[in-house]
Amino acid sequence: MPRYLRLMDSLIASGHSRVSSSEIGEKLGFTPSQVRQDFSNFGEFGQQGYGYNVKALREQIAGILGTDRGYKAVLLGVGHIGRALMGNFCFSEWGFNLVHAFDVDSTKIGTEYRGVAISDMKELDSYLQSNPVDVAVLTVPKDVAVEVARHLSTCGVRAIWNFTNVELFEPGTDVIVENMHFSDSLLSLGYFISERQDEEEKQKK
Amino acid sequence: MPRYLRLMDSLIASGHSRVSSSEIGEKLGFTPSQVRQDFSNFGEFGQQGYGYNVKALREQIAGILGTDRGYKAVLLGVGHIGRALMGNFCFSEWGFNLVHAFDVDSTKIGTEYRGVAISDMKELDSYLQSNPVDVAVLTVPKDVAVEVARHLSTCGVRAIWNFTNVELFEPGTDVIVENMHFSDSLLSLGYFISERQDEEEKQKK
DNA sequence: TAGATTGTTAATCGATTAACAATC
DNA sequence: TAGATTGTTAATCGATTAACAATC
Repeated sequence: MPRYLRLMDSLIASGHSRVSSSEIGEKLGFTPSQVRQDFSNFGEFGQQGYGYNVKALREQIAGILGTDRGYKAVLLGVGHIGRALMGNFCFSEWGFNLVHAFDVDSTKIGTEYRGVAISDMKELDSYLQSNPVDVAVLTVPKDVAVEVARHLSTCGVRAIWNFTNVELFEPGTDVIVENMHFSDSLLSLGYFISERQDEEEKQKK
Repeated sequence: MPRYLRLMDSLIASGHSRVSSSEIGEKLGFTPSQVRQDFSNFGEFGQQGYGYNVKALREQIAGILGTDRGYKAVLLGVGHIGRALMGNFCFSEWGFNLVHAFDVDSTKIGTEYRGVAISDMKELDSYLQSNPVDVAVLTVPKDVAVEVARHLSTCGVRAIWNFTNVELFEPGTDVIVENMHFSDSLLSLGYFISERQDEEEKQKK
């Protein structure tokens, strides 16, 4: 679904107003059938003989994905990745609102970065009590990841967006964990490369 | 598979030497059947009545994922995310070797960061000709992403690790693209939260 | 030997694809 | 009306799960 949204945005940018399931499928590597079925799960967005209206479809998808929900988020750990997110990632575009950041480094505490205030990690609890948030963005160092995550799960946070490359908990906990494991992605990449290599060698024979 | 690898590492760290498919499944949210089938695709790593030897299994998985392949990589765009990767991400741990970085900013060109030299983006072509690499890590700003990626696909790069949150090409190109789309992940997170909310409201009734 | 747990085969389930009537 | 393309139903495929014989 997010990929559809991104495609619609790029189609809008390039001035297309109309698109068929076959065109979408071709761009994204799906079959036309799959595209139509994906959409028809949520309603009837197209028109026979015409296709889909790009702008209307974009709004439908955005609605399904809930890009207007305004969930609140705090960020824990203003290191490289933390700053990368604070600086270059547009939370609001995706329905989130980054309201505060926390760190343990005294040179960062009390400052703000790109309009987001940075407080002492020690104040996290009291902050969350008066300002409940939905999501914690976990960009702390690897070695404190589990500890901080455990703590978070007792603070009423609904979900953790995990950038630490650490496997967080056994399932069963009621906190949602969404992982951004760079290493997983890179390993897949390596796997694809070696697969491709194998194919090429076969073809030579 | 990467998740199995991470789990093995954490089991080794906590001193476990033996593990059963049920234990693995429980930790990772799979059924024991699935775990056994995943492994048996690649060989027989376990022993009836005993389970799996954690260290041996770790090495098998590492071998399957190819964490020792030593693929070469260059990084394009030494911004926040670029530096986050150069500084905190251990490429070598996952079988990759980050050999060089490129940027357009003259204050960065000629310097190095965490032992990786940064050159002018203009020199990319000539560099690649004398030093062929397997992977390009794409951490450039959104608006030049497509352009740079197009260019890369003509330079003999096998794969692109894409951090730009932009949909790169139509399938059919022979360059492998592995996406690290932060927004996709965050949208999924939002979707899970709202799903959870719906469930909770149903239970109230 | 008895208990445990694998590897594998068979059964189930869901997701993808193909086909086609509906209709713009 | 003819052509195009949807939404949906049926067929196919693959992946997950369950079951169980093999065996440590």
